[in-house]
Amino acid sequence: MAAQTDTREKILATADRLLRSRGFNGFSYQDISRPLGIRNAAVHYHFPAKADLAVAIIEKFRGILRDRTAAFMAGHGDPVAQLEGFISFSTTECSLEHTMCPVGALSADFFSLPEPVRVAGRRLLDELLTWMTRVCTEGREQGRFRFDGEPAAKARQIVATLQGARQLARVCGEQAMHDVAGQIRRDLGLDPIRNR
Amino acid sequence: MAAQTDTREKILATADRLLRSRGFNGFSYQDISRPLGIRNAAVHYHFPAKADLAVAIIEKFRGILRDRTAAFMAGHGDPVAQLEGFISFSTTECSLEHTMCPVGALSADFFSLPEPVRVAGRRLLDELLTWMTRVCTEGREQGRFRFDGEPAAKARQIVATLQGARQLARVCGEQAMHDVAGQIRRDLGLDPIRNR
DNA sequence: AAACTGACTTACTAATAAGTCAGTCCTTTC
DNA sequence: GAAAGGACTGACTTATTAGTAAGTCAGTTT
Repeated sequence: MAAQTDTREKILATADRLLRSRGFNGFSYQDISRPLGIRNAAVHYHFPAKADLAVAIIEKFRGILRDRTAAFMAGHGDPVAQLEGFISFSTTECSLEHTMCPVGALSADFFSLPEPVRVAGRRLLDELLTWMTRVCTEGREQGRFRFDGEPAAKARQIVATLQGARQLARVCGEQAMHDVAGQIRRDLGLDPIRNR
Repeated sequence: MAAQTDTREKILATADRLLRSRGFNGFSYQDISRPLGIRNAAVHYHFPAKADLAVAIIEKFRGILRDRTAAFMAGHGDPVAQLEGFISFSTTECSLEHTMCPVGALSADFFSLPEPVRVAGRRLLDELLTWMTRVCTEGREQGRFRFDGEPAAKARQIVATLQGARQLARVCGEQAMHDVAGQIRRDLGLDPIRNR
């Protein structure tokens, strides 16, 4: 049973890497089964359709994100630390082997995706934006962030920027990611020392 | 001869829309030939491989971009007008029917792309970043833009932000694009009246 | 009039795609 | 030790993929 659950997790991990580095239409069941030494049908056993696989990946990511942001949503977070945590998450963990976050990976293929995948993607993004909006609101209220305009717009901008930077970095090199992260900090009036 | 050239242009236009709305792996030769009422092989006649099609689309876009930025690169451009022009291009023309710019469309699929396509994508992005860096440099020198840090980093950030916003807007609605564009202006100290 | 060219079509291939299903192995439970 | 169920495998199907080879045919050149 341990070994069997293992297979499911291995499939999920492999598909996660593939989806987030090549997009939804850029990998096949074979790309998952072959390196794991299992059959195509085994993947279908755990995830009947490709959409199920994508939804599971998105939901898992949403769980990870939720864990990370829980402290802040519970009201005990320092906005600067939260933002730094998210930037760090975006630039390192979330970017292993040049992968993107699931939203970034799916948004290019978005209009060719099965409906349930689109719904899951929207859910993830909404949750992320809600959280980021709160970080921006409280960050400014507490005098830690400096920006004009609505917190919701600033939040969208930060998320868009990190997503775009992740993709730019795939094309023109990793330094772009760090440059952009530094610039986000500068714009908010934070000390940009972390700019690698 | 006019009608024949027409076919090639129609193929290019159709493929352009498909590539930029569904990604490189999200459309097939059939998706091009069927609506045009021609055969698959006719597409192959004009563009032997799918990579040739993608490269042609990127190069065409690069030409459009070059036309738009030529005045500035020649030294007769107002930085604010140039930036506004690019933002407007990004939010409207370049976004018709929820399409992305080719770099955005390709970056998600990037590591599954044929080498020539990757090279063309890099070329387009480099050119765009070079131009945007100059706009940022001169904009600040002329006291029109307000930002800290290197112009090259600011340029990367602006391009990343617009690309990310375009993709976010596909997932969570067009308003995100306008919110983000407004925020870019505010961060630069520009009057954000154009925020739709 | 003959040869040639550009722009196709018809008819194909080999590979790969997602997905199905009957059967088998292994473990746990009664 | 028999039954049951979860976790697969083997052997498919059907559809689609990018790409090719050979032929057609109107128009242009020689």
